[in-house]
Amino acid sequence: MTKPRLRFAPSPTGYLHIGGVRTALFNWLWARKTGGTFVLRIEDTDRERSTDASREIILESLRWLGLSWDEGPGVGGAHGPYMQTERLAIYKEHTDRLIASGHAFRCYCTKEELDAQREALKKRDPKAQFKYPGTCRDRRGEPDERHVVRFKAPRDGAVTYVDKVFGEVTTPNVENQDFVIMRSDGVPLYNFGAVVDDVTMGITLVARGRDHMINTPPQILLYQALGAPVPEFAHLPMMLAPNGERLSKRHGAVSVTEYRDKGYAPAAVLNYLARFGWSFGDQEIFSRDELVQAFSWEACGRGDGKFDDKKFLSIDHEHLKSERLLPASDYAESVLPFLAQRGLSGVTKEAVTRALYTVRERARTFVEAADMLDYFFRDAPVMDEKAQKKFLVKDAAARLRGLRDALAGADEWTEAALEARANAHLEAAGLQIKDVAQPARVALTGRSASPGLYQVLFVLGRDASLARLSRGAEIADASASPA
RNA sequence: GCUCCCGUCAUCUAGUGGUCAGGAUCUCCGCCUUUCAAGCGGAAGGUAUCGGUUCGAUUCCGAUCGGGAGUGCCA
Repeated sequence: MTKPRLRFAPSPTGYLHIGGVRTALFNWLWARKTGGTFVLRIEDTDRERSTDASREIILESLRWLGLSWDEGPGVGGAHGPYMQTERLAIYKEHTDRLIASGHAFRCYCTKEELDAQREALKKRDPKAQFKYPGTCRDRRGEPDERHVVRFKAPRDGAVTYVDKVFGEVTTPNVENQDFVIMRSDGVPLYNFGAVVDDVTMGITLVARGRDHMINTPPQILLYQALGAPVPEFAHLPMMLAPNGERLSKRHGAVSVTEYRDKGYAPAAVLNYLARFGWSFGDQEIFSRDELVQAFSWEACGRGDGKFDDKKFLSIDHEHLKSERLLPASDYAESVLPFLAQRGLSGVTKEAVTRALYTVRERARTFVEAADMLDYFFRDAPVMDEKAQKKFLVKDAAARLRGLRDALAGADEWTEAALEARANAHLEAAGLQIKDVAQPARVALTGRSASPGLYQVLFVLGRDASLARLSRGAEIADASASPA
């Protein structure tokens, strides 16, 4: 069996949509699993909306996710160019072939004429479906006047194909229209450009969203007319917004870059997207490699689904918790930019790595991690006003000083030693841990919620810890007396 | 209207002609605990409806209802 060739073919008309990522992912997974080739092609034939900037955003997003392409922009390949607007000569050639073989014809009807007819019909019968009347279909002369090229679509028979996800699909040809394949300016339309590219790029499996399922029969007709082998098809169920509508910016974050900025781990993004419309028994959490291993088209579902932000978040949390899925070193690296955003740009990766274990179970995103790590890297913690008011009160001062003095005498600054030291002191002083824990926590971290006290003390180190306890005591002294 | 596609807890899903219909997220309760998490234990929650086939249907078939895609010189 020859190795499959798959492709992802986004239009550079905006950011990379999360649904697009899922399509790219499934193609990529199959290519990687089978040792096949993953081609990236840019479908920029909509010149009104396509921009270089959005093409770059798409490439950057795919790189961030680790969805590497074997052929395409930036890496080249034997089937280039990989931008449709650079392939115009190829489409022209194929158009000529179709005309020569009688599968296509020049049509001189103007858009205005056709629109007028469409409108007129709508007026007469609002429910009727307008169809190109075939004006130029059997025309004899083909002058070099402005024209489009239409496909001479068969009206009898049917197109049947076996979808790798949906199974056998049959569509009768009776309703076919002689659809336009080439605009009057020589730029191909989607169905034609995609087919010509897939043929000339040797694509063997076309996997895309279910919204393209409607395009498959006419495309198969095109393959046949071109005398090209018809590839396999796999359609993926739609990912809809929570309310069942098409997922768009109206429903919150839908571009990958937004999730990157929210501090999601790329592998977690892939994990969530993979489990959407695909399953592997009861397993929910996968590394990138595990996805490659486990993926199959047979295990893809057919029903559309609704995007769930909560579940997405929890998948990200699972990844951040797991050393296996996200080694501390990579984690630390990823948190750095988010610390920098908080004005903590001098922090080293090593320092973050040392402190990381304190937030590992808690942070759901890198943004949260940066927030939870924040106080380790400041000279003094940023005091939460409410926490300070509640816990750094008058009678906390003495307790903080007592704890400070007890800890100051510790021979070694380890969690166990500190805990033992503190316990001994508390017992001697007739206090309970709860009497000092919250004031100490606020003094050390500026917050009422934090990792375990001894973890915080340990990571902070002796000098910083003692200084913060002292400072906390001063703040407590200065606090207004309880009314 | 027509063509095509879909329908298991709120959500993502597993599964089977006979199961207590399983897991995960969310929610709720409890345990643990110096806080917040994490962890552990428990609860609630589903086969869209109606017919048929069958000894037996969530599973097979049909209809209905519901949802989606398209009906462009957009992709």
